[in-house]
Amino acid sequence: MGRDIRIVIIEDDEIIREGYALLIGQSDGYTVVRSYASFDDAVKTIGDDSPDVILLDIELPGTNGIQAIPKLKKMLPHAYILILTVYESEKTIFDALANGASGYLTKNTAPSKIVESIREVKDGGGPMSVNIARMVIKSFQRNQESPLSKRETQILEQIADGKSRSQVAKDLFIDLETVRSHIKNIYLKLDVNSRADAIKTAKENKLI
Amino acid sequence: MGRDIRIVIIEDDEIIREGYALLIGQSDGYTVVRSYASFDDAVKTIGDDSPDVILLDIELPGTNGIQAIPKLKKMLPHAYILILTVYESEKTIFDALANGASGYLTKNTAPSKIVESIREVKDGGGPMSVNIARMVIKSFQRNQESPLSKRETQILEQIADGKSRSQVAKDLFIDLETVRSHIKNIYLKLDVNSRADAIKTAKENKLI
DNA sequence: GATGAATCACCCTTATGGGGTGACATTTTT
DNA sequence: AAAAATGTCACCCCATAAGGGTGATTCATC
Repeated sequence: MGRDIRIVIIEDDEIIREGYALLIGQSDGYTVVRSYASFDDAVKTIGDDSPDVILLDIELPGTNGIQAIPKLKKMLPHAYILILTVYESEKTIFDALANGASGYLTKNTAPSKIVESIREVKDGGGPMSVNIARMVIKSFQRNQESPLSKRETQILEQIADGKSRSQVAKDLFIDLETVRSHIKNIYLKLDVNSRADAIKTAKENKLI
Repeated sequence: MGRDIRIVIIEDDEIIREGYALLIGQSDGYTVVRSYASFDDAVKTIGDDSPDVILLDIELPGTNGIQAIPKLKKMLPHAYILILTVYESEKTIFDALANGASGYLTKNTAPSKIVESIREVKDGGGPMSVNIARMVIKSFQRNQESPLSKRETQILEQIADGKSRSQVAKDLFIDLETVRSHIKNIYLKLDVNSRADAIKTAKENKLI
């Protein structure tokens, strides 16, 4: 076996912080190097902790968890960041993942699952709480009852990729006028009259 | 306790199919209603099976798993579809999820985890194999070393939303000429000379 | 004190976008 | 069998948008 997984905890609630430290520290193969009450607090010395995994809360005094992620990634490019929070809003979750978090757990997660997730993220996995995983998967899903036909959807996708009518026409081997015709129908169906509005409406309704 | 979870299996390899049926059928609270060797085979009678969860393979004779998903969703809107396959290519995974799959397991998944995932998907979760979850999370992550400045990224995002220069200018409360200037810099940095190419390059490199 | 970022200005030409209206053949649905 | 939708193309119109070139200013940050 290799050496212990080195863990740093950033969490403002002392009770929770110490609880996690104890829980994880007791587990075989895990070492809690240090724990901090905020990112602003951690920033000075976390570079010396060389953690493998950082357990990060979102609601923190000063720099919040979301803002902290890219800064931590810059300081410790090889550390995995695992979010541990009560926040379950879509925006928070997607912002955290976009910023570089490698996993997202809610605080009702069972202790054994937390410990397991630390190993999992270290091994290249992407641990998520059940409800988070559901939201993540849902974000991929298209609307099954689109008002647009397949061809219209395909053309709107290309429009959303920034292509001009003539580019779309070339790529689909159809006439420029045909593309125009499709776009007009798309506008009619979506009740819009510009590319920007069509893309906006389509994305809001998961048509593309 | 409620009634058993009703499961249908669609899998072309007989050994595997029977293996799953046996494994799941033995578990308390689970009933394997029926199993099929292909979607084309299932399509005639699956409507009568009223499954809660459909275990679906990707590589199938005739209609493949990806194509089958929307058809199954149309026939059985309330059934959850759980993919169980050896395929791990990004495109396959994202296509499956976009088409309406609620979970994605690879075939090396431990039997106990499969049984657990069926319950999880039924309870509104989004079960994924460890490596799948990692790919899904990675798809959200932005490139941390973007050549673009924050403002440039912001403007390129709006361009990718189909907005014209003047719309962007209005929305950001800056002059049309300033937007132009930013776009020119974006084109320079990305080495492109059109909106479409800028968006393409930016998406490929996860800059937006 | 140099570099990058963000702001704005004015030159130029061609391509693009959107509105309107209609036709015709092929699917799909009813 | 009839009706509806889909996919294809045509020609009218005009205002605006896109992209290339070049340069300047202010403000941070390093």
